[in-house]
Amino acid sequence: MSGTLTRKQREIKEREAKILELARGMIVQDGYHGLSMDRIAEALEYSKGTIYQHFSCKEEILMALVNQAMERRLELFRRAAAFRGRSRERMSAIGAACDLFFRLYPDDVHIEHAIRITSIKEKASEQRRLCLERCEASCSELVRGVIYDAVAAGDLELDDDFSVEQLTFGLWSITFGGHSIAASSPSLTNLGIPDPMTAIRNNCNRLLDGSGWKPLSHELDLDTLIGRIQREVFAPEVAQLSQQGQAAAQETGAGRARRD
Amino acid sequence: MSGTLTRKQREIKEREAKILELARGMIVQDGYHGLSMDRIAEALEYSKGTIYQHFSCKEEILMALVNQAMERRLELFRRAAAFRGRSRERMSAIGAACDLFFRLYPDDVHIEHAIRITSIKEKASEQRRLCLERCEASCSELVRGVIYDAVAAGDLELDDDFSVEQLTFGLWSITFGGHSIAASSPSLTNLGIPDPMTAIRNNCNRLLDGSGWKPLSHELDLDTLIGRIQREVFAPEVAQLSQQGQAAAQETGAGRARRD
DNA sequence: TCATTTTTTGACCACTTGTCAAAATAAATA
DNA sequence: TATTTATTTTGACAAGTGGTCAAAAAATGA
Repeated sequence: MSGTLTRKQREIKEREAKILELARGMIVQDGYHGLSMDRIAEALEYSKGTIYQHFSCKEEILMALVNQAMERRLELFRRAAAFRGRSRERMSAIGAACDLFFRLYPDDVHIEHAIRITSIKEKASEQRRLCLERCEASCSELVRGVIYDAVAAGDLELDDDFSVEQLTFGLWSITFGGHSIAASSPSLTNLGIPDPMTAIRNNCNRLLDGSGWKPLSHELDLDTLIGRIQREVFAPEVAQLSQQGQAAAQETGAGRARRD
Repeated sequence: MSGTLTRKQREIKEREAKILELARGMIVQDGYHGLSMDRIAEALEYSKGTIYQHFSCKEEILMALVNQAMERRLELFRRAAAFRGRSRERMSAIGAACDLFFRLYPDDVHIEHAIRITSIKEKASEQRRLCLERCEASCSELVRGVIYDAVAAGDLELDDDFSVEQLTFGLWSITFGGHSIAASSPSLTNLGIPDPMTAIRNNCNRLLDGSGWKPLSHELDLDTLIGRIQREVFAPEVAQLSQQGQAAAQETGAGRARRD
C-alpha cells in the first residue's frame, strides 16, 4: 500500500481522469451532442453502469471539465495579478493571461463557453455548481483587485455611475463575447476581422482608456510590455507554446527544412 | 381563390407559423433540449411526418426562428441608424435599439444566443445559413456605416491599428457577451452587477470614449438623448412596452388598485 | 475455505430524431 | 358524376440517446 490511497482507489482515480480526457475530446470535436455516455463506455471498455458510478449524469462530466478549465485559468490570472508594475500594466498582464489561456487550452475555452447555453447547471450537483461559482468569483475578484489598486494609487477615477464591478464586467464581456462570436462566426474575416485576438486586446485597451485609466494605451509601449510579461511571468507557457508551434510547423511541412 | 395562394397553401403557411410559435416557447422554457419534434406533433395534433415536411430537422426550426429574430433586430437597427443627429448620437440610437430589442423580444435574444454553441449551423440547410449570414452582415454593416460617417465628419479618428471593423466588433462583443453572461450567471448581483443592461450601456460608451469619438459621453446628456430617441424613433415600441409593463403589474398585484 | 462486502455488468425503460411505404385525401380528367 | 392521378398525411419502424437496477462477478475478511 503506497501512499494514502489503496490500489483500488488509485485505479478509480485514473479511470476518472480517462473518462474526462475522452469526454473533453468528444465535446471539442462535436459539441455538447458529441458527448455520449454509451460511447465513453465503449471506448474505455467498461459498462455504462461503471461510468455512471463516477458521474451521475452527462452534466456532471461537463461541470467537472469546466471546473478543471477554470482552475487552470485562475492559476494564470493569479500569476498575472502578481506582476510587479503599475496597475494598468498588471491589467495588461491579466490580458496576456487570457491570450495565453486561449492559445494553450483552446479546448478549455470551448468548454467554458459550452456550459453557458444549455441548461446544464440546473442538472448538475450543488457541489459542482458551487465550485464553478467560486472559481468565477475568484477570477473576477482578481480583476477587481487590480482595478481597486488603480483607484487607490490614483491612476483611475470612477464615478458613481461607473463602478469597479461594471468595468470588470466590461472586460469580461469583451473577451468572452469576442471569443464566442469568433468561434461561431467563421465568416468574421469577411466582416473585416481577420484576427479576433488582436481585436479583443485593442477593444479592452480602448475601454480602459475610455475609463481614464492612466497611463493611457498610447502612453505605453504595449508590445514591449507584453514581451516583458511573457518573459517574466509566463516563460514556461510561452516555451511550451513555441514548442507546440514548431512541432505543428514540422508536421505540416510549413517550417523550412533544416538541411537545404 | 383569394390572393395568389390556394387554400391548401395558406393552411400550410399557417401551420408553419404555429410550429415555429410552439417551438419558440419550448426552446425558451427548457433550452435546446426542450425542443422536441414528438411533442410539437402531439401538441399540434399532426403526425411527426407532417412536421418533418415543413422542417427537415430540428436545426432547421432553430434557424428559422433565429432568422425571424434577426430580421426583427435588423428592422430596429435600420430605424436607429436613420436617426437625424451627430454620428455619436446615431450610435446611441443603435444602442437604444439593442436595449429595446432585448426588452421587447427576450425570447429572440435567447434564441440568438442558443444558435452559437451547439453545432447547429452545420446541420441546417445552406439556404438558411446564408440567410443568417446576410442578416448578420446587414446588422454589422449598419453599425459600420455610422462609424464611417463619424470618421468622415471628423468626429472620430482611427489609426491603422484600430479599424472601423474592430470597433464594430468591440460593441458587438460587449453587448453579446454581456447578455450572454447575464443570462447564464444568475449570481451576477453578488458580483456587483445588479443591472447588466446599464453596465452594458456604460461599457459601450466608455469604449467609444476610449476610441475618441466626439462628443465624448460626459459632453452629452445621454439620458435626455435616449429619451428623445425613444420618442422620435421608437414611440410605438416604447408604448407597447409600457402597456406590457402595466399589464404585468396589474397581474402580479404590484400596481396600485384603482378603487381605494 | 467460506461468508460478506464492494464493484461491475448489461438487459431494460422511456425517450429522442429521422424515414418511408402505405393509407387517406384532394385534384384533375373522362 | 365516376374514375384516375397527384398530393398529403400517417404511424410503425429503425437507430440512437440518458439513466436504472437486480443480478453476477470480484475483492475482501474471517
